[in-house]
Amino acid sequence: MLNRVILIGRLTKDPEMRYTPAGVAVTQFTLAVDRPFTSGGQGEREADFIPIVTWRQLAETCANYLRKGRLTAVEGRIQVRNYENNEGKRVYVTEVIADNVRFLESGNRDSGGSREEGSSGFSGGQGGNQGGYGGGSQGGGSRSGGSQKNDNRDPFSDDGRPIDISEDDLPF
Amino acid sequence: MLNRVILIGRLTKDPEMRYTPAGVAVTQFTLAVDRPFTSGGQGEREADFIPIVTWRQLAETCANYLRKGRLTAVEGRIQVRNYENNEGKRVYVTEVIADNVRFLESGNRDSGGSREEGSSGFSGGQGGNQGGYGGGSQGGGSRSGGSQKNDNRDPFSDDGRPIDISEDDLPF
Amino acid sequence: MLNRVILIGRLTKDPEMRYTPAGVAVTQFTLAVDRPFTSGGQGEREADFIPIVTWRQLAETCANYLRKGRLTAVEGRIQVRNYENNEGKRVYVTEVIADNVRFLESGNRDSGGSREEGSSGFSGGQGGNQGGYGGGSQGGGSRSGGSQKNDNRDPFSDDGRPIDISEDDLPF
Amino acid sequence: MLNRVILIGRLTKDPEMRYTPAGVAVTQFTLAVDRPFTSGGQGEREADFIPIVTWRQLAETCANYLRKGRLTAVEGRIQVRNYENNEGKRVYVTEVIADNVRFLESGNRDSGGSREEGSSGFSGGQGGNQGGYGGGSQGGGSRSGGSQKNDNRDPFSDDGRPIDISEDDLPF
DNA sequence: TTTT
DNA sequence: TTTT
Repeated sequence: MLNRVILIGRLTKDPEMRYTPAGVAVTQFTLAVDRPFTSGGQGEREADFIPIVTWRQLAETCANYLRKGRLTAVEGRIQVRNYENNEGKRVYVTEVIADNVRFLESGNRDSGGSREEGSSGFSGGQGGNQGGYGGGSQGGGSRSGGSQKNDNRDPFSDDGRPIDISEDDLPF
Repeated sequence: MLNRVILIGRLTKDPEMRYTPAGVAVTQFTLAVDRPFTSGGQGEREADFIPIVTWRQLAETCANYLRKGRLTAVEGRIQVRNYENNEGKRVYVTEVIADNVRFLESGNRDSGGSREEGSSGFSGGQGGNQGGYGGGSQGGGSRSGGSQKNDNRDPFSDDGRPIDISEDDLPF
Repeated sequence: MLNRVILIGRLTKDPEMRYTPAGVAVTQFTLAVDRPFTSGGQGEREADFIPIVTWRQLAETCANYLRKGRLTAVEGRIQVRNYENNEGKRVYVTEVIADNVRFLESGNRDSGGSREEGSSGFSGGQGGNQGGYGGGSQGGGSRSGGSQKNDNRDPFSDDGRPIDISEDDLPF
Repeated sequence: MLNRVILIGRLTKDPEMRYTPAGVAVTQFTLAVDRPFTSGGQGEREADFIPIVTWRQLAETCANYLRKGRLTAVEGRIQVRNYENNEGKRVYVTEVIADNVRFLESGNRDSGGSREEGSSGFSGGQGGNQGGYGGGSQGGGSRSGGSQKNDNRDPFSDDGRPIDISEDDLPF
């Protein structure tokens, strides 16, 4: 009926982009979101590590501009998939399917030489001291593809089986 | 950068639908949302009365299915318009531009004879024991029009001035 | 940094309440949330089944007033726990820790005789034709306990190990 | 029933803190939130200017650490106040009462010498490459005061009338 | 101007 | 009255 999630956190690693057999871009990353309280006796702050999935144009933008450690806002919905693993046991996977991603930090902090930034490919434009735009489906006509009928499978399941999406299944 | 509102409340009156000169449907209603606490000494609960605006297909669905008193969930963004009134003073208007509306109560409570239901026209389908659907842009390809470039004017300003929206301004 | 979830859906079963060894009430239920689109060829609508956890006073209210099938709004945060299962494999559990629950349907639909309503115990007050209140921490001083330092364990792990929460760990 | 707002934007000015006669801190600022689309012909991006109000401890933290231009996340609820102005006309004021504020940018960008930063006093700790914390009532026991019974008056109405809050009205 |  |  209604399913809305908003998160702000940092990428635990660089995002990973793949393509489905039908050529649809899908990017996955994990957001570390600090909990709003400290636990245990010595006040260490814990975090939740929440897997994010984006599709199509937004996936490509995320792959291009997001990097490990970047502060990022994500808007989307919770999705629970389940599949049978190789021992015949049903496994549940919970992910946030994002339809709006905001880059709260740009890539050009000081210099571009940071070895942690990896093969960035980031080249300003929406960086600098302005919060960058990662697309998003709130606005007008952009079909962001965050909530498509094919987003219920695991694009990262390297289990040998091909992903059986035909062109007909795709919403464009 | 990010602007997300989620409300659950009850309509204070039946919704009002109009059309812009260009033929775009726009519906307005007010949601009474009880505050999460009681105030004053005798524990009376107050409410906020929040104006909602919907556009296009969603506007028509809301006009058809929503009625005074109905419990309703709204998702959207806050918008602040301002205009100069007839005394030359700037007036600020804050509204929630909805892109997703959920009908949490159907029209067919017991009988259809309730005099408070007005000229309902509602006839089940999404009522009953299922929360109804009011459209919404979260899902796939529906361009809900909740966030269009023309939603910054007051479709209800009956001040004599014609609404100057040309066809070119409209996002479809 | 920021972690906010809002869901509207229906309970898949009656809620289950337990107490931790320290006497803290904790209630678990699953919300079926219809997806905003249809999938497959024949347009069947799928749902996500999202586990919800509530603590303390809110847990007791939920156990008392929620029942299978009821339309319910939940506000909270995503939490990802992980533990090692009996085969030494790390298992990840994702839940929504609710700090605000709204009962969008009361128990007294027509008669009280519905066999599906179970041993309800619900007796109006916040029911009827008003959306009921399930507590919630937005408002004033109520310490809802939805986000406590002990909410990172599985209160339903019936794995023989006692839950090792000492009174000192509890936030009250 | 449910009233939740999440915003990310930039302060249009330094925040302003006052105290009620009863000594309660209240801070006001305006967030400029870019719209998710461009309007007009030449693609200029507009913004909504949304007034934010915070109370008590959160008010003091905001006054200390927020400055004009800073990227900031705000969580809260929409509140609509109304009062009669000096011409006897009823005026409606819509604000977001924040109960959680996240500082997405610290004050120590490069040097501390920026004249626009004002008399900051902010000196890292939660700045740098970590998103800072502005309190927030999501977590455990902190009574943030964002949603108190006295938040329905305008702490900034310099209209000569004293604010009539007695100590008894205050929630602490 | 307000809903239940 | 507005931020970047």
